[in-house]
Amino acid sequence: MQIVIEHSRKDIHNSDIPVVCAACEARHGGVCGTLTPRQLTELSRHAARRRVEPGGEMIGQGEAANNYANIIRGVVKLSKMLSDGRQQIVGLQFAPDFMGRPFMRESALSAEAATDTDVCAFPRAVIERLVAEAPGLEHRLHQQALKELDEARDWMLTLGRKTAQEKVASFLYLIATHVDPENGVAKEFDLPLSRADIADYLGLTIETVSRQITKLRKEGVIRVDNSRRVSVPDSRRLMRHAGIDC
Amino acid sequence: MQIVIEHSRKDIHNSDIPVVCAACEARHGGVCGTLTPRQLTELSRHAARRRVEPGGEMIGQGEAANNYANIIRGVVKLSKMLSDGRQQIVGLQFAPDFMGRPFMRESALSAEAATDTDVCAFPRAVIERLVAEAPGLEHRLHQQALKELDEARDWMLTLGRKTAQEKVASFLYLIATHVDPENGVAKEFDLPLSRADIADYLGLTIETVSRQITKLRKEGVIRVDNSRRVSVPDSRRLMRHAGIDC
DNA sequence: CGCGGCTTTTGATCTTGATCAAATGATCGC
DNA sequence: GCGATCATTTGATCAAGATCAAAAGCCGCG
Repeated sequence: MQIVIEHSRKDIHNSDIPVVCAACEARHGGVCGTLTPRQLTELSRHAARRRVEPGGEMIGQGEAANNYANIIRGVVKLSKMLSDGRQQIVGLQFAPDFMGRPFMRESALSAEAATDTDVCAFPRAVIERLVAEAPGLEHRLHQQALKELDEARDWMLTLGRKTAQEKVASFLYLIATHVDPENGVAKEFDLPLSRADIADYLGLTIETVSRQITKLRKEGVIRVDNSRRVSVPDSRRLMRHAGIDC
Repeated sequence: MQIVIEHSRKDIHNSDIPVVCAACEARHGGVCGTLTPRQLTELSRHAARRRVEPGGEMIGQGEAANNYANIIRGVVKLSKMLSDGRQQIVGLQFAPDFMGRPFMRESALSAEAATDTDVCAFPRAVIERLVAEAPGLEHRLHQQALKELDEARDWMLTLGRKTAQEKVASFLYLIATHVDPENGVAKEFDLPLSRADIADYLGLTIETVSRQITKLRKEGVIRVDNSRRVSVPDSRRLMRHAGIDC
């Protein structure tokens, strides 16, 4: 009994938590939040911080996925490719999302950094061992899978039924709501994706994306400082252009 | 100790399993497979078989989702709608899939029977109670969520980057591989969806779907006996038309 | 500064799939 | 079996977005 109390006190004072973790931005948001100090130590012993440059491939389609990771900073594109090179981005992961595929040996997607990205990576065996002993961890992973499923289905509606204009507005709205998720819709932000990436996310061509951005700018829905920096004076108006009822 | 042995013997002989469950086609495939006889009894006391006709709405977009269900027979469409009526089917569920959204009070989708469908429905409170006590159950639900996520992402590639021809071929291939999942690709089958539904699944119009089916028929990739019944002499050829490398 | 290699924008034209319209085919009640 | 109704196919035209082409910006670097 005394040991239990001792443990919980240590948890509160963080004295048992590995130094790297105590300072980690994803400490509470990622998978780590549900772990005990003991488990966190176990995980951190096999974990490694890595920095990835924009365009850096983290895992290729069809490759063995032996690593899992928490995104500490940056945006990662998940994409699928047809044999003739046509590409579709099927998901964007923002910090502090967890990346990786529990209980599956090979990836059907490729993951590539869109921006400068920091991840905390660890081998699949470790996370699977922890899942077996920590009941809350699988719940956390399950919740993230459901969140990603919702996002994927929202995007299917965008891909299948929206016009080019609505698609581009939907993308801008998505970014505005994700750059700083705590603070609602950002008024001004940098696009983490190039025009080519945006096109691959929206199922359009670069030219169409560019034209629609120009159109939104001319209509005063957005302001474009340079090709990456965008401001949104009225997020409601952007939503309406995105076909989102508000 | 004796009690445990007694229980496992009863399980083997099914004597503790509710009559409805013992005869249930989804007994092993759905959520039920991981439950103990005791839990199965608990679940079945609150469960009700329901038959739903094609077009019957099971849960509307934005409604409270107070029921969960196993699909015993049939195909269910999950769809999303824009405020102006444009619709996108974002998933098809085949028996013995589990339907419902753990830990979320309201549905962002509507679920509607595509064919004659039998479900075994039970209140959300019961399943959530069982999840808390049966560790294997959440794992099963997690696996299904990941499977649906994979399917959603595959379909995003189809929606965003494939031609109308490839989309229709992809749909036919999907159905061929799902009508009788045990036996690989079916050579002949009934389409569970109308042309309008297929269009809503593929992000196309009814007319385009019809024209592409006609085209595939004229090219000898498929045979069409009546509008619902299709045969596929060479599944590899269908795959190639679907843009799937094989 | 000015050059070479990028990404992005803009322009002209073409193609795919949408739209509008009508004919054909299936199904059901009577 | 016979209309009525609904689903599907087929046809003619249109338009959104793709494609092809070139110009304009935007660096980093000598």
